[in-house]
Amino acid sequence: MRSYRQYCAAARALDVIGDRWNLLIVRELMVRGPSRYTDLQAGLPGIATNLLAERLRTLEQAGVLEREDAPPPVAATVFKLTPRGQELHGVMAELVRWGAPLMVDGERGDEVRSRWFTFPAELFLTDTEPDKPPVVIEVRTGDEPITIEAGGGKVHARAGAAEDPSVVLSGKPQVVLGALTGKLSLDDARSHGLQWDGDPSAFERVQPGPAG
Amino acid sequence: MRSYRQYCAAARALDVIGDRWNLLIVRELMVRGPSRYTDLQAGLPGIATNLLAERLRTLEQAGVLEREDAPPPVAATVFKLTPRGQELHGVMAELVRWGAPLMVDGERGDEVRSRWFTFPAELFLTDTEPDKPPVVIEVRTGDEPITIEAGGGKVHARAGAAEDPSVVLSGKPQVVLGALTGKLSLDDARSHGLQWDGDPSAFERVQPGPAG
DNA sequence: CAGCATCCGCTTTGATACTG
DNA sequence: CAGTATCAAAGCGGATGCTG
Repeated sequence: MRSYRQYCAAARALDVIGDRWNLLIVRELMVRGPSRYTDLQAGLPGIATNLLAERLRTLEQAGVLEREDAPPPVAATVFKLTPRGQELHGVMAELVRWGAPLMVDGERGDEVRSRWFTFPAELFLTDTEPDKPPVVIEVRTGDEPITIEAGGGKVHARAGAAEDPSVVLSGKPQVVLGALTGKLSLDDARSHGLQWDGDPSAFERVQPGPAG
Repeated sequence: MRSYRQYCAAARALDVIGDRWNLLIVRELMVRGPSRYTDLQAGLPGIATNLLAERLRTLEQAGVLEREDAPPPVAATVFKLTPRGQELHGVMAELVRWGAPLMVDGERGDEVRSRWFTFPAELFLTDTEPDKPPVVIEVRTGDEPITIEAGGGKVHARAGAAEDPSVVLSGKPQVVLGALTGKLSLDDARSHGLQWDGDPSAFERVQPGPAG
């Protein structure tokens, strides 16, 4: 992109990451970890392949990510965030926080990758009872299951199924998000197609209290 | 801009504020407060007037800002952030934090508006001695003076000269920033043209300690 | 003068096809 | 798998003109 040519920290940051797709590429590398080109492409529906290639090049030059040519037998190129790139976590988090209210009106034909929900899950959920034994929530929505683990005062979310979940939640993305964050009561959510198998009290465990 | 069409909070946020110039328009409204069109233009060097007009329209529709037609005799339109727009403060702050390291190599011919420095000033400075009487630092660099006030554990920065400054700092933007944030010792800064009038211990008062 | 709209040349993006 | 090549369409920047 063309530089803003302004001696301002925000403008200089946008000179690097303000280009279209750039922050979503960073998002993918954050929710997937080191990734191959084709996996990035799959997680960025709508991007043109020439753009992805060009953006990866410029983000590499800017020191945000780096490529690693894995040796045989893997023989694949792997893209990963540099420490400097990982420092964008705060920017991503604030962006997700601000964008979350825009999710309430549902998918409206948008593409869905359930990994994208690991970010809001970690941001909006808390372990309200740190001293109780951990709970594991498997969420089945979108393209693949994700797992939320709460224990010891921390909440961690990742892609993939759980080994021994306390409860398995399934339904449409919008409804699942509503139920998880407590915006939707379990009764309301069930009337919108939400299903669960196991102990639903695990949801309350991670929902933020009246303090926010 | 064209929507990313992804059911992801970050993508939906970028659908609203990801367009070129949008976040800098928000920056201007944050550092200037409610502003007229021409003042926005002056604070956004490089923007084409048709783009500013179009962006103001779409940001208004998105609920980020609103326009107020001041009655005669002022007879000017004033643009201001809505509460929803002010919620972008966290995004701006993280962006400035991430972009700050990109400021160390100097202005390189970029445009400068000293108001832009109020953001990093509030973010990177702290009142290290909350119980002492307040200090006021007037900073003269770029196009107009800005004032930093520290007291009671808080640091506030604003555009404009100070009434009764503890110290007046002047020099090139890069050097002033370095001296303020403690990256440059006063001796080093002076050798790069920094000048001050008054009690330089006010700088130490606001510089973050070894804890960060 | 404040707040735009119009026009025009250039750059960026998006879609698709193709390749080592 | 990891891109490059091509080309039409959209977006941007700069200049200028218009209106209350």
